Amino acid sequence: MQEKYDPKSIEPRWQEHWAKRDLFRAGNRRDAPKKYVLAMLPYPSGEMHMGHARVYSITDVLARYSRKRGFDVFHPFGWDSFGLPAENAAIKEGVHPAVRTPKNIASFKADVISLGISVDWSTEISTSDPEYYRWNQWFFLRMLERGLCYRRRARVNFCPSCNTVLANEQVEEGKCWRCGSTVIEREIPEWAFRITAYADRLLEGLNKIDWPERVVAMQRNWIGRSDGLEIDFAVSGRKGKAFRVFTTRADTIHGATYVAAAPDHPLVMELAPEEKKAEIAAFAEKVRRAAKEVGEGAQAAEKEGLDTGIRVRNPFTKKQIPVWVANFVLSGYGTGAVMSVPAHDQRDYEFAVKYGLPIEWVIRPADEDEVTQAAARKLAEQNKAFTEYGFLFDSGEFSGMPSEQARLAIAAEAQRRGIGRPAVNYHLRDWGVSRQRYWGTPIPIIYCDRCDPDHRGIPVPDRDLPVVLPDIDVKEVLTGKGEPPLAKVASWVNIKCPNCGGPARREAETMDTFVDSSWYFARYLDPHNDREPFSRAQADRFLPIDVYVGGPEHAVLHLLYFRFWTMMMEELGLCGISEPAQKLVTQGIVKGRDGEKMSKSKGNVVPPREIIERYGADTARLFILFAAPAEKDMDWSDEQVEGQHRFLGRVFRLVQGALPKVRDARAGGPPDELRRRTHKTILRVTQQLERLQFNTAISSLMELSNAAADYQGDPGVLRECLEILVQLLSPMAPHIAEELWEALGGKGEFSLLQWPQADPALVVDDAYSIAVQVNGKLRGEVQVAATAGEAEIREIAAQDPKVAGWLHGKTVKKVVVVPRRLVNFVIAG
RNA sequence: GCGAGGGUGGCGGAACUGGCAUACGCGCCGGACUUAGGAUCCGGUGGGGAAACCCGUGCGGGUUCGACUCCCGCCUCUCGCACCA
Repeated sequence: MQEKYDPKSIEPRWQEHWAKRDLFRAGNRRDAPKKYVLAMLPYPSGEMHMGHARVYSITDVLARYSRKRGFDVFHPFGWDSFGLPAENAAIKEGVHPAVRTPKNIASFKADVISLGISVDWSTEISTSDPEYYRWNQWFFLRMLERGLCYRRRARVNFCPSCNTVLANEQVEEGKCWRCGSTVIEREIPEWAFRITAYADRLLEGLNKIDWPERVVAMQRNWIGRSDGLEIDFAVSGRKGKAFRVFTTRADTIHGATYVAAAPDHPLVMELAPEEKKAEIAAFAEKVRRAAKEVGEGAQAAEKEGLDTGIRVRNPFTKKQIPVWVANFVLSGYGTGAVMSVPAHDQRDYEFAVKYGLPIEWVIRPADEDEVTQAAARKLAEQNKAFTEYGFLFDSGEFSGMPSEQARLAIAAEAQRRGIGRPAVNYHLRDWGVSRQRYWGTPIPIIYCDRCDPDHRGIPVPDRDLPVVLPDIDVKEVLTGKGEPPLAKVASWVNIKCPNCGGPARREAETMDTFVDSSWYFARYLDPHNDREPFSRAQADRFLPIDVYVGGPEHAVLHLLYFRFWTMMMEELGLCGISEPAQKLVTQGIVKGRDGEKMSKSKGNVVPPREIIERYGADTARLFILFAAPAEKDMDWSDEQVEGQHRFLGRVFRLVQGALPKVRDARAGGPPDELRRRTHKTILRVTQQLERLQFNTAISSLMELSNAAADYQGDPGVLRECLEILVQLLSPMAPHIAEELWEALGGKGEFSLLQWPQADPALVVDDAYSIAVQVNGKLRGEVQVAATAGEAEIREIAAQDPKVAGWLHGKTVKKVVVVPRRLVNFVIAG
């Protein structure tokens, strides 16, 4: 054993040992239950940052702990190696992504290894490898066959700086999620996945998985299912024409005093009086421009609108009401038109007030007695709509009904009259996957003018997969401007049509890289399979992921696509699960010394490399795990890092100092206090690791180590304590644990050695110290035998001199005895 | 506005299903060893008070023998969504 704790020599030694023996390969324990622990796929930047270190520290503790608990643990690793950063770097520096990426991977991988993460590297994958992305193409074709993938002309979000289309989810407050440029709108054809077909399944699945409430709520919100009624408002004087609106509040229909349509609603221009058309067109243009500026989804400006001159009839009141166009009505949601009920919708209310449109009150709160327009108008004095459910009035035959009931009754009536039908809307949109970039999966489609004149797209036959990215001259092709880069590679784009043999062109666009990360977790199971994405047998053995760890920033992007993809794979018969990850852990962000999120732009990053270099991987891991609970944000603290390093130093010296005494001792001995504490610590740490409470697990180990340092008794007891301490520490600080285990002369392959078990006889005490309260205030503490009954405990407590003083001369009204906890005397006065 | 999660010493944070608030670590104070110590070890450390004691988990109420924990009403912070009809 070394004299001094020197992680620099200890850590590489054990890392080599693990690699040489291939100890972390999954599948070696076929008869054991499996455990699939996974960290989210990283983009391979050249250096691992603290956020990564945090994720991997967490998954590694779980992996190492589970291995010792006898599980067949699968803890794979890979690279999200396609994507914009590599391509942008290529544009800037002229280095081909295919050249740079492997270097970055090698460097990042070295960091992961130096952190001591116990990965099964035999299944490592890179998404930019044709061996991987050919299956993206395969999935694309399968979805095409099933109508889950289709070509659409869509108004899309376009980032002028990245020169690419963005998915809805990639637009944040009108800005590109990646570069922050203002997103503009463009209409171009694109390929899309019909994720909306799975909206309800995605919603229902949320009930069966153990994910943070926050993420579940975000997904629910994002899917945004809304149940309502579509109803037609017939256009006056134009037989057969009607504005169809969507509403969730059919009960308020008698209060609908106008219809508001999106400015680009097709019926508006068709039906508006000639003299209005120019004005309407101008308004629509203005709204479109404003939308671009503010960005879709951002806080809208003042509500604005314009009377179109069109008149429709409220199907229930039969009154003639105007149709307005309004900037707050979205053409992409519902029917693109709404019935406006200013009395009972805040938005409609504001609009009505601004433009002097009538406000008809038809719902009153349950507790109001008078069923009059005047009484309800009191609400108007508060200057807001009454948007809650209540009771109907001035609503014909429906008056008096509660809202819930009226909704259904009015819907039924509308249906009977053939002017309405139940409808469901979702906020969720289909997933546009076309990207005008080079560094991604080529879309396996061919366009042929002769046999496919409409350019609907001819699928590349399976036998021709993969469609491999052509090698390119970076400077010529990756200019960051103009048409998609692949379109410039004539030798690649121009091919023969697989149908007619005539001249044809390949689809020059590539897939969104979120495709790559949607199913990688399954490819890990069978990464070199060239007949199918992965084998069913492997899927049945290892899926789903038991614990999935990553940042909460992926709550609606990756984590929704990945669930969708799994459902699709289940339908294809590739796996028997519909949810990819049973448990999700979203770890908090790591803040820098300044309390701000670590980021290059703020210049406050502390690279893990630096910490590992200076203190070793074990210290880095321990600090990361100790500083805060896994799900919470954590603050960087140089002092705390030192503290963890000191702790490891103390443990090292503890074992070193004890060695002469314990070397020849046999673990065990009398059931003294240290021995009991040791066994209780096994229970505690085990429970804490099961609950992912790494910070308290470490503090329990500190307590045990402190107790061991003070111990002067039996060498066998001390030996057992040290062995167990080292075992319990090993998932968190594996290198020093190996080293100390070796020093103690421990036998066996340590990282596969069984987790210690507490001796039940040693975890129950024969005497307890319990608190004594008088009227709920702590007044003393007494020792009580474990066998003592309530009466005896009460007696002992009352005799405690301090307590006796408080009880003297008082009447004890009541005594509460909580075994093992406390005694409370309730006295009068 | 809607949704989720927080508010406990100087700091990070403990406290299982209501039962000794502040475990563990950091920092700070004092001491030991030392030429020296930013190494290591020992002791102390919520506030007030000489003490007995009193007060203390964002604020105000409530339930209870007993509340950081449960209930009601607020304040405040962080994150996400936000004209979704």
